Amino acid sequence: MFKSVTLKEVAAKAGVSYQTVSKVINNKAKVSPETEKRIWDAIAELNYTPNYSGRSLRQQRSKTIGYTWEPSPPDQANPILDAFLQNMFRAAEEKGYYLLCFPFHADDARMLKVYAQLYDTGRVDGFVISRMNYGEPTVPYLLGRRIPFVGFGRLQDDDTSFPYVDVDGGAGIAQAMEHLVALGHRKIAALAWPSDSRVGNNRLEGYYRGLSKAGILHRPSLVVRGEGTSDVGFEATNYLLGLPEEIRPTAIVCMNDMMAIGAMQAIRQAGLQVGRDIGVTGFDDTPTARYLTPPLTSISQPISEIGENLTKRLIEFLETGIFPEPRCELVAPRLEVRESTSSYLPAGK
Amino acid sequence: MFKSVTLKEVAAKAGVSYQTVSKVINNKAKVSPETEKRIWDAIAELNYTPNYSGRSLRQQRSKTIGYTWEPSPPDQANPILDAFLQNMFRAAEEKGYYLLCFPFHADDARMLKVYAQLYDTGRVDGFVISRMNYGEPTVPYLLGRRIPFVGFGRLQDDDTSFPYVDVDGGAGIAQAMEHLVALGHRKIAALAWPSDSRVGNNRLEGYYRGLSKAGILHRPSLVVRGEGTSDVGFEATNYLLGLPEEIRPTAIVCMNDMMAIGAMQAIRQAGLQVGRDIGVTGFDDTPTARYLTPPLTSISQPISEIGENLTKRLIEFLETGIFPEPRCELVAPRLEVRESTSSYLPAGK
DNA sequence: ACTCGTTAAGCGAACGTTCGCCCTTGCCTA
DNA sequence: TAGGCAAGGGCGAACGTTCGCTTAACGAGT
Repeated sequence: MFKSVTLKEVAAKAGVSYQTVSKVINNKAKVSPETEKRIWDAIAELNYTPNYSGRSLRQQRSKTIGYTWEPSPPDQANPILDAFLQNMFRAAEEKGYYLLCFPFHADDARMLKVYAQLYDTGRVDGFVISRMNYGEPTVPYLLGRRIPFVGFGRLQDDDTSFPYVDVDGGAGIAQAMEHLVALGHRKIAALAWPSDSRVGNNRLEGYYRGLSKAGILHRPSLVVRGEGTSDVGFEATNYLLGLPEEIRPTAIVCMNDMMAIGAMQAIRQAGLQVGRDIGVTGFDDTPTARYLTPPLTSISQPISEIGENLTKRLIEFLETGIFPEPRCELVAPRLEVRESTSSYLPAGK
Repeated sequence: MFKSVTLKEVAAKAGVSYQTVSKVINNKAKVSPETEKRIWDAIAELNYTPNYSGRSLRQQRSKTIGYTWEPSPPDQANPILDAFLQNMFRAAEEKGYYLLCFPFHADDARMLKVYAQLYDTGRVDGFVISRMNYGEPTVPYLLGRRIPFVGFGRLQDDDTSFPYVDVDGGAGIAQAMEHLVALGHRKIAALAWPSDSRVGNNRLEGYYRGLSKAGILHRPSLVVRGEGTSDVGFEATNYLLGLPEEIRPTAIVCMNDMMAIGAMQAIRQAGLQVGRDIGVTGFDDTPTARYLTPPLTSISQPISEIGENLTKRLIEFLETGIFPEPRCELVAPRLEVRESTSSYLPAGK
């Protein structure tokens, strides 16, 4: 910070007191039109910009929102990060807010300390948090300290203890199931996540819902659980392909695209053709999905709207003290149908 | 901001003046060990955290770095964003700095206004900029206003007018060329970017260097230019495959992974096998690359080191007023060899 | 002619720091 | 014994705002 025009200089030029200039800027002023014009002219001429620290010291608010997220492993891009961030700070800027990004720490205690630090020093007015595991300590901590925040995701299906926006993963998978059933599939397997994943369970629930809606009875051997990686997808699919023919699945619903990628590899290696012989669906609609061979049917989340929505709600709260209704919102994802399912030839043999 | 413990409260508890507390915290103090202990105890007991606005108002610095970037199109993930950001704010935090992210605007004038605003209000002390097109107005603007910044990338090959770190794209492509030549390729094509792309030209230069090093003479028809999309890659490859056999390429070097993906599709559609019949290389080593069929040989950039490096250099400047040498740094990318080249069978017929 | 209300603008204070200078005390040295 | 110096700590001021209260001037109503 080299130069810096202050209120006083503007005031001197306009021939008024500096407090009056302040009033004009925040239009809380009863000022004659002529003086007001003089002041605005002086502001323009000197190219005055209100000092952020001064302002925020006086107002006791930083007009800044904090956000951190868990870094994705090097072999896996975060498919939503860019859009999510962009939409958050775009929405924030409209209200004069900005987004402060800070490091993620795997150690919970350390992470909480960072949250506390950022808030207690007054660097941020509130947070957006997107990490929602079962034992996640951040939510109760912020809640307990009455630190404002909104969540991308929830901790329990029927959670109402804090404001959030979440994707209805179950509804997404249910859509995929409906699609598969319509194509004629009856033996549908699921590649699921470990049962300690809330998001995973939520999505899997859509699988069960899809089965019962189609009147298909559930076979436990058709649900395989594991980490959401392509390796797990690969192994699990090999297992499924080795099942006796009468229960061997003709379609595999995966809880994310990575598993679907692994599944596709396994199917191909078994000499079968993805899509035509066995349908595969993913979840996330990673940009990669459409470039796979064949292009992968997947479920895409309305990230942009969520980012904007969350930000606006948080700011609304910061300014007024009340969260706009509904406090908790569930948005539906959309099924993107591609060749990995659409090219199915039932009873191919 | 609800509660807020101040210096004065700490001072009252420790029985000293509040300025003394400040001195102890910034350890500029000549204080007896006992008083110092009393002060630290009081700080711990009250859980005091220095107020950010007060501090930054007094010191006239925000300890904040600004960063914006061009959003990537929805069908394309930004492969480096996550790692780049993470490493930037991790490095920043170590020095007590944070990263402020703000919206990108395609309109240059508007974008510059945002830069100016952020700096003039004192919200940030400096910037990291990563958008480096030929006509890029940001660099000269910041330079002219003497606003501190570092660049990820440069505007000209021999640029020294501002501090930056850049990837030596030419060296990367040259590595790929060497690899292909070693496999026995002699007819090597390049899918290049429009000639108004500095980054593209820099990379392409590595292609020419590779050719001449191997003593292969350059055929203009083997260099096809276009946007770095898979569609362009697809079309361009179809054209290449239609060339008369004596000049038809046995390997295609692409300036990014997207083009390589398109190239692979075209090759496959032509009934040829990627890797065995025609080698393909990409650039960026997107996480996708290893999951393609076959896995794509690509060039990976050391993003983490760059993010950390840039941040440290900028902060160093902000604190001392001098940029650490060397002001401009070029880092070499690394070739990741995968099946899209390694399975080549020369003279397959 | 006196009060009253309105309009236009000024003034002091406060937000929480840090900075530089000054004061006091005690001790050492010439 | 006067002078000096170092250690330990206090004090006023300033950074740039905004907030709430006061003041001055003026016209209208009784």
